[in-house]
Formats: sequence, structure tokens, C-alpha cells
Amino acid sequence: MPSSTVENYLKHILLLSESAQDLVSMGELASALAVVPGTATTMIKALAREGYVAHQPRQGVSLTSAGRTVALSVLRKHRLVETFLVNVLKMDWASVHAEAEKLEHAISDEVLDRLDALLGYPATDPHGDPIPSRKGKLNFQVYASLATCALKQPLRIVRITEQTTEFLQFADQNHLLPGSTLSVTSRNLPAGLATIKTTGTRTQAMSITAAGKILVEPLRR
Amino acid sequence: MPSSTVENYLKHILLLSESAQDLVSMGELASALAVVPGTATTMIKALAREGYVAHQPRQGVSLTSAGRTVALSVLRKHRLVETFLVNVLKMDWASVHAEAEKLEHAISDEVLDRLDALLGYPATDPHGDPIPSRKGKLNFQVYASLATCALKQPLRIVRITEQTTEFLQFADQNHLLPGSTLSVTSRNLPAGLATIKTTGTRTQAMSITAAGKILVEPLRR
DNA sequence: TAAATTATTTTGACTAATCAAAATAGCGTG
DNA sequence: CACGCTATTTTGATTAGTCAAAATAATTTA
Repeated sequence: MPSSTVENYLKHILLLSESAQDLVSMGELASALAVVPGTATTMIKALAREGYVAHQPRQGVSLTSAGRTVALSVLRKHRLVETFLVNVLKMDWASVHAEAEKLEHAISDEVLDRLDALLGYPATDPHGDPIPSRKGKLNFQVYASLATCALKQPLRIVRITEQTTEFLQFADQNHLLPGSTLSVTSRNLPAGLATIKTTGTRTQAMSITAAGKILVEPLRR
Repeated sequence: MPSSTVENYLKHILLLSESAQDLVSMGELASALAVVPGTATTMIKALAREGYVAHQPRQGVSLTSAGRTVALSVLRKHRLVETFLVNVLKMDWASVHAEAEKLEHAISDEVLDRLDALLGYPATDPHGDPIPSRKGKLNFQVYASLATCALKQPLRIVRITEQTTEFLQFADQNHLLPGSTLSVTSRNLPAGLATIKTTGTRTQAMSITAAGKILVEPLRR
């Protein structure tokens, strides 16, 4: 049984390799896990010995299929727990991440399956993040973001890719939740600003960086 | 924040000092925690330094009020989680103990309060064990057991004081659940046997030791 | 291409929790 | 009151995970 430390390393490698095309560097891994780089190196060498990762010294690290299995299972637990906390216990959207961070290592597959059924087998968590299936299939869909989509087009928010409480509170307060509809009225790249209009005809500005964390799909029908 | 190891030590001291009148010996503590006695001694000395327990060398250990607070909080988590697993997720009565053993260290007070509300503020868990209140009050009531109660008197089971899967399965299969009614028809102390009659007029024998783990109250009305 | 900057790895040390086995203290019994 | 049994405590080692700081490699800059 991998320890919860090991589970965390593997989960973060999975998460980081979604954005990073290929190998995850020690630097980004270490900072995602809030440890010093030397610690990450040491740990990764141990994980490589145990067959969870492949380590290209001085290049980076990637998951083996064994490591990927563990990582997906942890991610599934995390996202189903978040969904439970929000949908059943009515907890605050912005604060459930930290809770799930602890529970994901303590919950058994048996409990998880029943939770899944109780929730009606959801495909995504409350932030729009896809929930891996029991078999370990992750529905990885590529969406545009508010930073990259076409201007003036009607859009629906599908996902918020950032789990910090502050960002989620910002999104919540500005009605930028999965399901909300809006459009991007303009962008000013040099200034790093995007202007959006929500359905309530409210217009507001946000940074391009923030806009890039809000994924959308074109609204049709 | 106490580690989950520390939480476990404190919880078990609380549990053992219910039966043991006063001080808990290193021997019983060590075997409850499945560690060697030397480990328990070392750990208890550390806990004493941190103010969680009072250690009488070579006599035993007892909780300080700080230690008792932690222990009661863990016990509350354990028993509410068990109740949730059985009442909401419909898990098997006999197997939830092990699950709760892990979750009790991962769940926050915030989540726990909501779980408590969802369950309707239960006073006991599915085994009849009293759930400490949020304020740390433990409704410690003294009950007779099938080993000590009067013969031929109509009784209602209120609690099963033994958490092993095997014992709980035995109780389940013989309809010995909290709420069931029955009476003790006879006891044979030298043989170590008790004979009981459940309402379905079924008569069966069990050891006095097992009978002592089933707590009852006289059925009146 | 040599020097400088940056990222990674190594080394040595530390903490929490554990065990095996030896040392010690308290018994009770003869 | 000494002897022996049992429980407890000590001692020395081990494992997982971590950090600080030195050493090394790679890449960028001049």
C-alpha cells in the first residue's frame, strides 16, 4: 500500500503532466508539494525503484502505468469527495479542496463506490474537473479558456482549473461557476486584461492569467 | 495538531480507562495499539511531556484534561462516521469499524458537524456506543450485560461492546442487535455458558465471555 | 567558448514512530 | 528475606520523510 505521501507525489505528477506536455521537472513538482527540490529528488528516486515513476535524471519524471493507476485512484477519491461535500453536505464551494486533500488518503474503494452511487455517478466535480472512472479512465477534454476563445461569442463555463480558496471565492462572487453563460467582449494583451459580459449584462475586467483558468465551450442551440 | 498516532494513543487510553477503573497499564495499552510495550512507554513519556497524559512510572497512565478533550473528539468522529457509513451508505454493520478507524483522523470538525446534522444528531452509533457531544460530554451509562442480568427477565439490547468484525457478524447472524428483545433462560458458570431466548422463541447458547459484551436494559411497559 | 546563472542532485543531519533485546523494578512465595 | 516471575523501562538500531547547504550539471550570456 502506498503511503499518503507517495499518493500525493503521484497525484501531483499526474496533475502537472496535464499542463506540462511531457516530463515534470523536479522544480515544479517540489513546489507543488511544498518541499525543497532535494527532497523531491530523493523521493522520486525511491518511487522509481518501486516502479511508480520513470526518472530521467536532470530532465524530469513521468508516471509508469502502475503509478498512473494509483494517481487516478487518488484523483477519483479527491473529486468524488469534493462533490459529496458540496452536493450533500452543502459545504462552501471554495473550501472543500483542503478537506478533500486529507480525506482522499483515508477513504476505501468500498466507501467510494457507495458515495459514487449516492451522488448519481457524476462525471465532473463541482469545479467542472472530470472524475476518473472506477476503471481509471480520465475523460480528458480540451476546452478553450476565457483567455483563448473567440470574442463576442456566447459561452458556457465548463471548468475552473485552480483550486485555491481565494480564486474560487472570486469566481463564486462574480457568478463565474460551471454552467454560467457569458461572453468575452474584448482583450487587451499588452495590458494583460480581458473584459467579459455575464448574462446579467454585467461587464467586468479580469487578468488574462485569471481568464486562462476558466474553461468554456461555445453555447449553441 | 496531534498526529494520528497521538490521537490513537489518546483514544485507546480513554477506551481502556472505561473498563480499567483507574490507570491504564503499558501492557494493555501496547496490546490495544498493536505495538510492543517498549514503544508504548517511549510514546507515553513524550505525551506526558506535551501535557496529554499523566504517567505514573511502573503504575500506568491516565489522561489529562487536554488529552481527554482530544480523545473525546476522535471518539466522536469515529462513532459519527460509523453511523454515517451504516445509516446513509448502507454499509455492513460488521465492517465499518475499520473504515472509521482511518477516517476519524482525516475528518474536520466542520465536516463532522454537518454529518451530525445530516444524521439527525444521533446519541449512539449503530453498535449502541454513545457518541460524545460536540462539547465533549460522554453519556456514560452503566448497563447490565447478558452475563450479569437477572434470569428470565424480558430485556432489550442497548449496546455491543466489541468491535471486531467476527463478533459483530456473530451478533448480526443471531439477531442480537441493539433494539432486539430477549431474555436469559439460564447460566452455567462452571461450564461458562449462558442460554438465551430471543423473541422468535429461538433458544441458543453462548459463552459467558461473549454474553458479557452484550449490554441490556430491562424491558418495561 | 569561457563565464555566469539556474536547476538538480548529493551529503549529512534531524524527527517521529517503531522493534528487538537487555536491564531494572516490583511483586509474591516459599 | 532471598529468589524468581512478570511487567516495565532502557538502549541501540531502523525506516520514512524531511531540510540546509554543498557539489555538480546544464544552459544561457557575453
